[in-house]
Amino acid sequence: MDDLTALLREKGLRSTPHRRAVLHALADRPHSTAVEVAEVVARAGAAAGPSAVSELSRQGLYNVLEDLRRVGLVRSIEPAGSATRFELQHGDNHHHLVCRVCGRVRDVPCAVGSAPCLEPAHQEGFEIDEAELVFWGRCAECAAR
Amino acid sequence: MDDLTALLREKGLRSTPHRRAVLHALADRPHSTAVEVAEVVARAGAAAGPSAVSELSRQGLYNVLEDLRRVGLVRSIEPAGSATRFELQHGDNHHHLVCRVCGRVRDVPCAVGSAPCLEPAHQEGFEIDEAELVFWGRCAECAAR
DNA sequence: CATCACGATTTGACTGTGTCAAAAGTAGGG
DNA sequence: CCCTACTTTTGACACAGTCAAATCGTGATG
Repeated sequence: MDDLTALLREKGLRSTPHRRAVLHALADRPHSTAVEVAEVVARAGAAAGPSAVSELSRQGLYNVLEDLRRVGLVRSIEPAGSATRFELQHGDNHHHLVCRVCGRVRDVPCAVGSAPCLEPAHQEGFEIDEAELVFWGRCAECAAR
Repeated sequence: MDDLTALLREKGLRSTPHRRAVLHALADRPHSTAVEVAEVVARAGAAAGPSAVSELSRQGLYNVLEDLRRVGLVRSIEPAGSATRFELQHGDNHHHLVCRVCGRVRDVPCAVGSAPCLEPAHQEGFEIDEAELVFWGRCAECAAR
């Protein structure tokens, strides 16, 4: 029983090849869209030989991603103009930089402590439980051109 | 030549019934989706009599919204899980509260000055030009239930 | 006031992204 | 080893938005 199997069982999920493959894919390529996760999984499967996971259905992929998100192993973000992107959920509270040109997403640590932007904690009865912060601009490569 | 006509011409856009109707609709109902804008425009047209703007094509609606956005009269936001929402662009720098239950969006003034969250101005060459902040939680009505 | 060029709008097909429901397959406790 | 509940597949479908080409209308000009 390897690490990922233990992790999944801890969270009350069965350890299946697809779930392990998706976790591997997200470790390898954070901020992937569902389609990109499928591609990474397919490539990894092909590289590992014909007996490995080579493809998973679209519905299966969304099921896996939703299951992993629900138990807190995966986090999803939806930058404007992009499909939903997924990343492994570590304990940290970080935000995202999105390049307007190439669309790439980078993590940026939360500068002001652990829950920085949660200041307006109660706005006229509104109960805030999360502050989502996205920085827009140009990445170094795209700015150079 | 009324106010809206003057406003549109200032921005280099022709003044058309559809564009004026969309601006009216967004003044009346901020944070509307494209479908909701179409509904408000249709209702306003019906109320004003058969000679008024009663409907505009889907493509026409998206064209109008994009044109208005491009010249800075309209701003769009895309909360996760929702279609794109539109609001009139005033000079202020405000953020949004989104209710997880009913999906309604409310404005919240930027608490920390004029460009508060733009702190990590240069992250390893990344040029930030905008910080987008969304607060998630429950609105007063949904929290009461 | 009439004309007309270019910007605005409609039309209809199409794409990407994600969801629903039901059938089939498989992990893992007993 | 077997059974049951959890996973996955299959195929149809829905929604939000886009593309391209034809038509229409605003408003500048004569």
